[in-house]
Amino acid sequence: MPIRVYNSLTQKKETLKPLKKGKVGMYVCGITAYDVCHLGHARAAVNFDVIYRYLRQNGLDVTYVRNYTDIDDKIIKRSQETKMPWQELTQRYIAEYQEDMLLLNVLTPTLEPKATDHIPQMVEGIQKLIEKKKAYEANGSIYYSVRAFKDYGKLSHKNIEELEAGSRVEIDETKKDPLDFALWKAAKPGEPTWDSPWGPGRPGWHIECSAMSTHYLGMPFDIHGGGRDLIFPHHENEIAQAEGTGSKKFCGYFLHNGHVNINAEKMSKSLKNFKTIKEVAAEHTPEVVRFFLLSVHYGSPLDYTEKNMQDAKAACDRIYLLEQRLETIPPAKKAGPPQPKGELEKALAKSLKDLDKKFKTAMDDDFNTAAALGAIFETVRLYNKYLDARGGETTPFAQWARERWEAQRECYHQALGILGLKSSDYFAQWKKAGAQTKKIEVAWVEKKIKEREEARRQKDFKKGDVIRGELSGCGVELKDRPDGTTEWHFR
RNA sequence: GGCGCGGUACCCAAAUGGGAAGGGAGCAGUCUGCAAAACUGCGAUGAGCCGGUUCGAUUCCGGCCCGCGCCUCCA
Repeated sequence: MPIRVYNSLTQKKETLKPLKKGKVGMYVCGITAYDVCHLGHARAAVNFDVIYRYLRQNGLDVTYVRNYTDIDDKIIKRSQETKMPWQELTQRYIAEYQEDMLLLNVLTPTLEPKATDHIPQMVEGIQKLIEKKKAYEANGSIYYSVRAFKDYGKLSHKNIEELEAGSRVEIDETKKDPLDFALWKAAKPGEPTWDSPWGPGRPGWHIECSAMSTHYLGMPFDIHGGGRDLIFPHHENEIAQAEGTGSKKFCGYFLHNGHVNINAEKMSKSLKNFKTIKEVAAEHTPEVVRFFLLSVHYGSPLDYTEKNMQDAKAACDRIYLLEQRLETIPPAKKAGPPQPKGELEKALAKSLKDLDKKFKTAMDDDFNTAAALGAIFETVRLYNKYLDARGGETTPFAQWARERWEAQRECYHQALGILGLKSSDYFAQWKKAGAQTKKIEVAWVEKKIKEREEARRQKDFKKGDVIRGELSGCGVELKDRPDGTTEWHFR
């Protein structure tokens, strides 16, 4: 089954055809390392992580490059404000980002190049553009001559005349045309600089990505990704830079993820309406954060609200609660044949069988994680239904079904990066998070539960219920098991 | 103003030219000492509005309204 992707370049869903059989080159714009990252950055990282994972699961040899921008205006500004050398600043936030990625179970890309390690490649690229009359020098800076590139606007589907008409670009006298953008910025006092044929200076923002992507992946390469907000001007300019030097195509498929909104507005640093990855993960657990990010198609906007996070938790709980039930079924010594008997077993066996197909169909269709999760829940319901009816006894079918489910779950885990925890670990994450946000000691809860158990043993149900009420008021939910023990979790 | 994306039940959210998955919330029930969880049942005769194409449209086309994003740094 072919994988189809929505290509921003053509604005259509297309079959993904790798340039080299069995291999995919993918470049995704990473972060500018000058501050901590928020949920919006997490979304981009997680979405492309899923794409990376899924392509690999389909046997493709993916070279995944995700860069770090470690020199730009914001970095310089922040460095001056904080009196921290820019190298130290960027190193610090790259490290923070890597912690965030680890937290969210994002795989490390094949390569994570930094802009400042590729100045020669950028200089070389700029030189070529000058040779091709696509760029010019002005006061030690080099600008791209946008009008010299006839395909300018083909990604963002803008045309130059209209851009100019509605231009909000501030007039810069050194540029020949307001639309032109800097490839190389002449040194200013106190700023980090590199030598170049045009004197000391530093690269513009866009050149690093076309330089690094083509350096590592060649030209053309298969997939270029990033947030929607990068379509213009960043990716548009990358195309101009890469394709301006010749007739070769830059990249076949541009994939863009939607933004994370908060109160129906884009989450962003400048609006100060962001939640950092660490904040959200501490409050809602990394697993649920990731689940939340995958509960919607990657191209659509996603609203961060307390309600939506709770819904995501409830949904995610549902899967881990099933897991908890299944853990009581002893694993089979040998993987016997299913031999389903009765309607429920047959229905479950069929559902398990169909699920792989449904999952694949959903994922093949532009990585539709929302639909894939939907399919999983259909099976979860049938599984619970079967378990309710089964009684406690261990049958070969129950063991077969468990093994089958675990194997499938592992496959979905590989692709999505969620649903891979032991249920006890998942709920332990919640106890930790709940204890923090609700300011309740886990030990205190457990002491209360012991008191209640004692009361119940003495048939003092009234006292037991009082304790439960007390705990419930603190957001602690109890679940009495048949064996007399009590499981608990934060609501 | 230009370009792009979207408007599906109380909320979130998929698919689809033949009449709408899934999750949450709600109500009723089964189970449980009581709960919780789970399960069962109920819930859009209609998909922003209006036209058109079609035997048939939520799905295609056109218009309108509304929201969001980009056009300046941005995942």
